[in-house]
Amino acid sequence: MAIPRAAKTQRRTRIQEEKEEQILEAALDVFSVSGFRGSTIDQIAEVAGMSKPNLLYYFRTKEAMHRALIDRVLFTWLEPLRAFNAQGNPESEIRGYIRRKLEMARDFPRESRLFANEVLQGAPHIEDELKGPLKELVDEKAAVIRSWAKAGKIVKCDPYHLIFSIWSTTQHYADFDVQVRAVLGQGQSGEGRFEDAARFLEQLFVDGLSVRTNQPAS
Amino acid sequence: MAIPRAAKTQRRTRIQEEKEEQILEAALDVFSVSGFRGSTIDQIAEVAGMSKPNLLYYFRTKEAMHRALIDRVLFTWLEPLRAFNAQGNPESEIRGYIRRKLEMARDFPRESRLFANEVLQGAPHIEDELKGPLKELVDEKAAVIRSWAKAGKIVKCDPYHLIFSIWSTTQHYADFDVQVRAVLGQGQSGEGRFEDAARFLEQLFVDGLSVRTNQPAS
DNA sequence: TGTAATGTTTACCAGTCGGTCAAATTATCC
DNA sequence: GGATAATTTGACCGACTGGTAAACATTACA
Repeated sequence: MAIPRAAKTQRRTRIQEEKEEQILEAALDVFSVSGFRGSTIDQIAEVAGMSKPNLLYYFRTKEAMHRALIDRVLFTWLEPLRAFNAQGNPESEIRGYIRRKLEMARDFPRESRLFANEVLQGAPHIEDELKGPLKELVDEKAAVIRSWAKAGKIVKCDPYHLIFSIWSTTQHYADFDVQVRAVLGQGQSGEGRFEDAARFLEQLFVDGLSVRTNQPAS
Repeated sequence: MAIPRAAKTQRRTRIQEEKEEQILEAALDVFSVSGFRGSTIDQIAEVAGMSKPNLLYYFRTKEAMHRALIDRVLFTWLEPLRAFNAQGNPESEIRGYIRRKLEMARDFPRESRLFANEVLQGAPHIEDELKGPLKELVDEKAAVIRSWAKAGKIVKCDPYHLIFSIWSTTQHYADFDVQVRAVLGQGQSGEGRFEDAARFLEQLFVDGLSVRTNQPAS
């Protein structure tokens, strides 16, 4: 008599590790394009190269798959913001944060779109994460930015909207990739485009936030 | 014998005008939240307060509804960029563009999300619009911005990425509204939040783009 | 007011959806 | 190698999907 579900076993077998990996990889492919409602288990099963009941052997429901995916991706996704260092130099910290976020948009566009789809559709599955861990992390980093502004190291500005603007400008290149490509044309794609975006954004934020020498902060 | 479909008639009746309006309004509600694949005709019919076959009397297919909606919304959506004036003063033009885009994000969030959903999912229904009218308009305005930079009126920067960054930062407040609200907390919503965002973005872009007096452009 | 055109609804269809079941197959371990 | 647990599959289910047919109701207009 088989144990009802893989999840019930104490130790995960090699096969379980492999298949769950395989499934989540396929699920990321599908969910990131079509969102939760727009995706079907059949699609994911086909991408994963296994039958639907087999897939449902590892994840009981579509929701369970989606949740496992979100949980796995969320931690990594917040890494750049977590790396934001209060002791560091404001200009290089902001520059570094932009670059790391931009690299993630380039290297993990599916992860970005997964969240974008979810938030766009009202975040029905990740509301708790947004109001909990995410908000706490942002609050913490916002305090850092505010202290920099108070100390005259950067111009006075709303730290929350600063963070929003860095999120939106960088993730734009993952989430709206089709549009960006349509507007820029075939000409330059890939690395060239990435460097242009990085140069522009660093210029925008560094110049836009530095204290102007002809209008001293003090 | 009834004429097959309303679309076939030469003159639109009063009822047609009203019902089509009613349907597109409901369709905007639904499509903007769930995207094309994730939305169902039944949902739209319920929101519109009419039976599914009645709805299908005015729009033959789900696709037709979606297309009609996109066509109607696209023109309005590009209005702020079209208003961008080559003869105007660079600073006030950019400031005005940001404010208009932000107003649209506030007043027409559903329209913003409709496009966001569509582009995010690979723009399967609006690829032509992106590569055609949109690209042309952006090319035109990019040329204006480039001429300003050449004339030393603003700092030298990539005009395309400038436009992308204004799009992303402003539309963020419509598309990622749930996240913005979760992070900012209940405290200030509505008008206060809007003014904070406007102040921050105008500061960011105006200071970030102005030619620094201690590093003259010439 | 009559009648033809327009508008609305009920009942229905075939295909797809998320998910179950039991039987068959494969891996594991003594 | 055999018993036992883990894995995989085909057949299937009821609910929902986009869309149709045809009868019925309403409107516009001569």
